[in-house]
Formats: sequence, C-alpha cells, structure tokens
Amino acid sequence: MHGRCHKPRRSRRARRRGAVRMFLQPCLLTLLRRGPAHGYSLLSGLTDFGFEVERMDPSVVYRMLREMESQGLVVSSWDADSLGPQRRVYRLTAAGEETLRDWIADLRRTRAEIDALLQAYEQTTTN
Amino acid sequence: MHGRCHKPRRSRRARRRGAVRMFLQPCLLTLLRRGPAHGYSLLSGLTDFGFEVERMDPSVVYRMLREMESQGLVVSSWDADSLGPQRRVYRLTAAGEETLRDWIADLRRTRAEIDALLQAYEQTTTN
DNA sequence: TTGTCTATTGATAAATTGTCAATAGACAAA
DNA sequence: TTTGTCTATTGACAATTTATCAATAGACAA
Repeated sequence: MHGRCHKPRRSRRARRRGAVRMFLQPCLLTLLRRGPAHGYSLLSGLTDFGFEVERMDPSVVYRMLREMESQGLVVSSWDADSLGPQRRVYRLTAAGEETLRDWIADLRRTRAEIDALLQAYEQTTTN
Repeated sequence: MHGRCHKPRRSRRARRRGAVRMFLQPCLLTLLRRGPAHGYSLLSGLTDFGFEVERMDPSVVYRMLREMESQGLVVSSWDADSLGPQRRVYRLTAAGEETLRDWIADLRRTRAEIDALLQAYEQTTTN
C-alpha cells in the first residue's frame, strides 16, 4: 500500500485532566541533566515521568526543545558521528539549570496544592 | 473621578508555571460538596487551595461555573431571599460528584508524576 | 527501487487561560 | 435624590498552550 505505516489513529480522546501545565519542559530539562541527548532518545526517556510515549506525537517534543533553545535553556549541535539522518544533540546550559531549579520549586508548591485539595476532599466525604 | 475603582493593574506577569490544568474545576466541585453556594463565596473559598484570590479575575470563576452547569455537573437557581443583586446559587449534582471522583483519581496520578520528577531531580544532583 | 525506520520540521486547529469592559441592584453619604 | 461604592454577574476577545496532521530526508534492508 502507501508508504505510510498507518498509525493507530490517535483518535480525538478527551484530554487528560489533572496534568501539570508545561510539565514536558522540566522533564526534558531533568533528562538533559544526565547528559546531552537528541530528541528521539529524550522522547523515550519520558516514560519515566508517566508520559504515554506511544501515544505522543514526537513533534510536541521537538517543538518544546526548539523553544527551549530559543530561550537559551539548551544549545544544540549536529551530531558528527551518527549513523542515519543527522540529528540534533541538545545540551543543558547554565540558564537551563537555573530554570529547572525554579521549576522544582514550583512543582513542590503545586504538589502542596494538590495535597490541600485531596485532603479537603477526604475531609468532606459525605457519602 | 470616574465610577471605577481603578484596580491594581494586574500587570502582564509571566504565567505561573507548575499549575495543574483546569485545577479550578475540582476546587469548585469540592467547595460545593460542603453545600450550595454562589459565585462570590466560592471565589473566596479558593484561598484554601492556594489561589491568590485578590489577583484573580472573578469572571474566570463564573465562566467555569457556567460551563460546569452546561455539562450538568452543577445546577443553579436564583437565590430568593438575598439582599443586594440577585445571585445564582449553585448546587452539586450526582454527575458532579462523579466527575469529582474522577478528578481525585487524576490528581493522585498527577501527584505521583510530580514525585517521580522531584526524585529524578534529586538523584541527579550533580552540583 | 521500494519500503521501512529513525529523526526532524512546519502549519494549523482546538482547548484553555487571561484581561478588559459593561451591567445591575442595594445601600450609604452628600 | 443623585452620586458613588460594593457585591454579583455576564460577554467578548486576545494570548497562550496543546494536539494533530502532513511532509521531508538519510540510511539501510529486501
């Protein structure tokens, strides 16, 4: 048939509730903290943080990486000795480290807010 | 001067990171679980969950309430014996209770994901 | 020489959130 | 009694974030 492996047709499913906004960014920053990496390997690494990578569109990750680069949080270069197509290798910058620190603080706060709600819920369990 | 109390000019500040998407909805549902209430009182109740109510635009809350009503999660009626302007009193429906249960499950999952990231961060503390 | 896999880019639609402006009843002060 | 202020609500629209689809391209295997 056509030269397309027809994907499982990620059918318009309801967006997940309760997810953290822009959560992708701190996840990528954390992964890059372990060392330089390119988009595709970062994509797989996201499973660690609860992403369902199979259902994710890779363009989401690439877009975020390029945006992060435009903000100076990462820098990219072409991997010299790679087989296959050229791939961009991303590396964390000092600014990226700092932004990640801010993110961590925000996430602790967010966690506390979620806890507040969960506790409020449990306390008013009327049924 | 004009009949407007000039607000502190909620100046275009960077949107907070690390907030949960649509967090407002489960907060309102939880507040309504304690009993019927109208928009303005719900607005104040949000402080419990980390919202900075002074900086919030009330229209955000009203919009959410109306959307929740259109989804059948709450029903509203006009408060008969209210002083001042008429106000809509919202009451939680069975569907609302159920949606809140789903939210709680989602939020527990979200919290687990945040924890995973925080742990990953702490484990790779290279500096 | 066609197809498949990895890797990346771009455009656009849809959903969510933020901001501003307007209306309206009650009440207090001038 | 008219002006202003407070509570309460609605509507419109801009900005941001997220999802989806379509396309390109090198390497390699059949």
